Amino acid sequence: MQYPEAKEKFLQTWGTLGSSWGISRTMAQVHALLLISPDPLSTEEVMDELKISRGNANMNIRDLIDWGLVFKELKAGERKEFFRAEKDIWKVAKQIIKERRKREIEPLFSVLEDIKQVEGDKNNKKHQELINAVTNIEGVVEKADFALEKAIKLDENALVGALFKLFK
Amino acid sequence: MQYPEAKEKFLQTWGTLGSSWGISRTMAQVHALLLISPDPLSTEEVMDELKISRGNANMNIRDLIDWGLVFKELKAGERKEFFRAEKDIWKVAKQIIKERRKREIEPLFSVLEDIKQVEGDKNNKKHQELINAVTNIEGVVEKADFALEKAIKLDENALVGALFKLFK
DNA sequence: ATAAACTTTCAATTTATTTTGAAAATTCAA
DNA sequence: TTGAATTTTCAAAATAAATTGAAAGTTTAT
Repeated sequence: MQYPEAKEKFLQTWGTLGSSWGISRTMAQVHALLLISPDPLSTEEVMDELKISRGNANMNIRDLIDWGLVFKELKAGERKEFFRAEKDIWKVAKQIIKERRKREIEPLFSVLEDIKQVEGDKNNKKHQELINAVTNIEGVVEKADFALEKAIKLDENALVGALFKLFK
Repeated sequence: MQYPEAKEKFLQTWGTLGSSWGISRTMAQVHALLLISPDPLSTEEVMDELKISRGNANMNIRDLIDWGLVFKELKAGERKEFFRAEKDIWKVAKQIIKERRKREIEPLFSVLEDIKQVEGDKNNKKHQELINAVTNIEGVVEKADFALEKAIKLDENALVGALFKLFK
């Protein structure tokens, strides 16, 4: 396999992975492209490489910036903006965890707390089962949240080392 | 808030959460419905509750069974099938992790290994950056995979207890 | 064997999501 | 200022994903 095919395969794979985790295929591909670019790319270069429109490229780059995975780069003497991705994959993973925690876990909790306030007959089986489910979910999410919060505070190798000792 | 509204909110919330994690909204809602049902439900009951067609209900129930989250239940004297969901949310979480590991991590590895075999000039910056990205991803995924594998072998409380000691 | 009860399949349709491209807005050098 | 370069927006179009419903398939009681 030569470089162009390998690159294509990588863009494909990252795009597919993204979409099975609720991230749009194109956004994941823009990210993949920046991940393997030695130098920052302009919007035009992203458009050309991925054969996407200007609007699409712009929106996905902005979203990646909002996710904290891509950064704007200034280039001396150039008017246009360039973009580079964080290349340290552990940092990327931590950042994604951090963002998803913020975007999803907090709102989820608030809705679940809300649902638990359901009024009515506490002895009704349906009520009980609903409250039971919501309470259980809160418990698991709370613990997962705790674990992830700790995990992102540790270095990659320290984390794995600690886990290894723990589970040996 | 009365029961019907609380239930609706729960189905909504679980559906939305699912779709932001790459699981179809309806599949997540069928799961949510079974999670809060004191008794197993038939396909008809699922259709009625969620206002979906027979084909849709059938397919999503099958998928949930494939994911190991829902089970077929036989009811004495009844011809039709009933379905119940695993109610222990920690077991649900473990099962989802187990399935995603199997469905995604293994195939991902095999593609990444493939890409690393790219032929050509090892000193070319683009080659290097591609191989670097792929190698780094493999490293992080390998470690996450290890951690998850261990995590699903432990009891919920044991896991959190151990983590707590570890990070105190 | 028959037929009613029930489940599965899948082409056609509907709905949701993504993408485009051109206009509007912004930035900046002269 | 002006206007060229660049970025952003967003309604319309294209594409992808989910859904329907009816026909085909299967199971089971008689």
